[in-house]
Amino acid sequence: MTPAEEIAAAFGALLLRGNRAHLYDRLTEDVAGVDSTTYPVLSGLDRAGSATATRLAEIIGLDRTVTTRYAARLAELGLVARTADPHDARAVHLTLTVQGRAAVATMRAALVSTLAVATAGWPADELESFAVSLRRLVDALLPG
Amino acid sequence: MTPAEEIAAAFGALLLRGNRAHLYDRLTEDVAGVDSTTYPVLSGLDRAGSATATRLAEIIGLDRTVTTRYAARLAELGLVARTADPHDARAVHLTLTVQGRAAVATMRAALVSTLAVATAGWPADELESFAVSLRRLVDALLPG
DNA sequence: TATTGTTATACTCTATAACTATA
DNA sequence: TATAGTTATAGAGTATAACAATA
Repeated sequence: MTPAEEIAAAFGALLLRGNRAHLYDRLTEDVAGVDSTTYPVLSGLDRAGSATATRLAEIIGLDRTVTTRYAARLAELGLVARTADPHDARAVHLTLTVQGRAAVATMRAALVSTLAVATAGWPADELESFAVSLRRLVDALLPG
Repeated sequence: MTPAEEIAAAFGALLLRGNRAHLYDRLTEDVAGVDSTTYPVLSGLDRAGSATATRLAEIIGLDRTVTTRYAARLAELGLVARTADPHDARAVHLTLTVQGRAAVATMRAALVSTLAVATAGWPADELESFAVSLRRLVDALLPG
């Protein structure tokens, strides 16, 4: 088995619907009201800082209309704030509230801790070079 | 950014719906009738060799009923063969046809080639140790 | 005329419930 | 009574179409 074949098999397993759902469940189980569908909205908003629904939709690869609906759901939960654009009355800026930032932090920590457990016992230099390689591969693999 | 955080960010990007769909599209675009929903059935059958719908459903993490329907679709395409169990008249064994095996080979090759392109220029030893680490991480991360 | 946000609607994927045949 | 397969039905997630307001 060549390295590329080995990587292909691992990615194949990772992309299986059930496994993906399982990872997302572990990620979001500690934050009420957030699930695998709304998590990307929070996470994207955290990275973008602030964005309109249209812009955010591009970032997370979802349709505008879906992003609007999920953002509304998160606003009801108090995790996302909506503010008007002073220069463009059509636009609405979405931002994380303090609660929203805390929720993202909680979920990120859950994922990081899961990964830390899974890599416990790895030599530090192996872990570090793996992380760098993975980032490089994902960047090369994904559009944008 | 710690290695675990770096890995978390890369996995987060990989699991985004749009990116996952994009990878599956590249994988299946060369085989008519197969898409991101039926691919796991073919791939799972290729690994299992032969399996009943119930057993295959467990392997790929889908419901029995869905697996039955997708297998029926693939049987219509001539990619999957259905044979009766001589010892149990209730059971139906699913197997890949020659065409089915060819389809799996085509799709696997597409993924492997995508990965090979993305890792072109990597030192051979780095690539190899990355592949080993990734397999180890995915095994530790996923149930089963 | 084009764009932002939104709502109405329809389609796809998946699971639950219910049925038949066999064990 | 339990299990394999299947079909009918319902729910969740997402996209397309259509609308109002603003640019």
